Order: sequence, then structure tokens, then C-alpha cells
Amino acid sequence: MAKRARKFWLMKSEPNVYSIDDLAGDETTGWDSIRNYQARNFMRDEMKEGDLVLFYHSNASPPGVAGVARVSREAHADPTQFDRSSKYHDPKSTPEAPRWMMVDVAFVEKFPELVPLGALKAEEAALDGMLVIKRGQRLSVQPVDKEHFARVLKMGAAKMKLR
DNA sequence: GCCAACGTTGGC
DNA sequence: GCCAACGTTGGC
Repeated sequence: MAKRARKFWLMKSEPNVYSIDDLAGDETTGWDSIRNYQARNFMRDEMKEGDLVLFYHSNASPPGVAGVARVSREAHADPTQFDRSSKYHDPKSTPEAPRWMMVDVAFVEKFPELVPLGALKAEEAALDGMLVIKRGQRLSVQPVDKEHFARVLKMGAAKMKLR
């Protein structure tokens, strides 16, 4: 039985909330608090262990890709939805039928330097169709083409290589 | 801080 | 089911 081909993703996080350095320290984290159905569906239905993730710093100056992570655990219920004290509490969700799912991601590497959004936009020809460079694109979990992923690794002088 | 773009809610 | 109002995202 052939293994499913690895998929590639981009996940946004505000670095003043949770940065690539936080992930490096934690080694792994639950990608909780996502309250967007499209993003949830990607996590619930499509992200598999071993998939690679561009870790993107949003609401930063400049915003950009800070490094690489890897899906380390597939979809499971986001615990913040059951936490009454959390701003992400969802009273309509139950443990039997959780509405919000998350994956866990593990630290892979931090780029020597951030790849700014502006640099991605400047590579528009090579990165044609990449969602993060589209204006008005707010989705915080996005699929990325393998070719685009490889190009961003190069731009970030990543240690890892795709094969 | 501004505001364009987008997603969600809720009245009808 | 439509769509106006509202809330959020996120670049600048």
C-alpha cells in the first residue's frame, strides 16, 4: 500500500501571541483557538502526520514566514471550546460532538532570517497562486503547493530540503 | 490607528 | 434564502 503523499501548508500565528521561538521552546503545541470553518476543515479532514507547515508571523512588522513546523498529531478536539473561562469557549459544542478541531504541530526549524511577505510578493512569478500573497486573504490555515513550499525554503535558507 | 476585505449573524 | 449589520483579520 502506497503511503499518502505528503501535503504542505501555511499556518498563521501572531508572534506576540505565539511565535516560532515559542514553538522551538515547546517543541510541540496544539494549534488551538481556530474558529473558522474552512481552516478547521483543513485541519480535520486533510492534515496528516508528517505534513510540513510554513510558520507564518501575521500582524507583525514585517509579517512573513519564520520557519518550518510539522504536523505531529492529527485532528482532535480543541479543548478551549469546553473551557468556560476561555474567550474561545463554545457553549454549543459538546465533548460527544465537538465543533472545533485542531492538530498538533512540532518545531522543525527557524529560518536564519524571516522571509517577509514583501519578498514573497516580489517572487510573484514563481509563487503564482500562493494564497498568502493574495490581497484580502485571511485564512489562517492554507494549503501550499509543493513547488511554492520548496521555493520559500530556499528563500529562507532552510537547512531542510524536500525530496 | 486606519480601513479594506471577508466571515458570521440574525431579521425578515 | 437574502442581505444589511456587525465583528474580525491583518497589511499598511
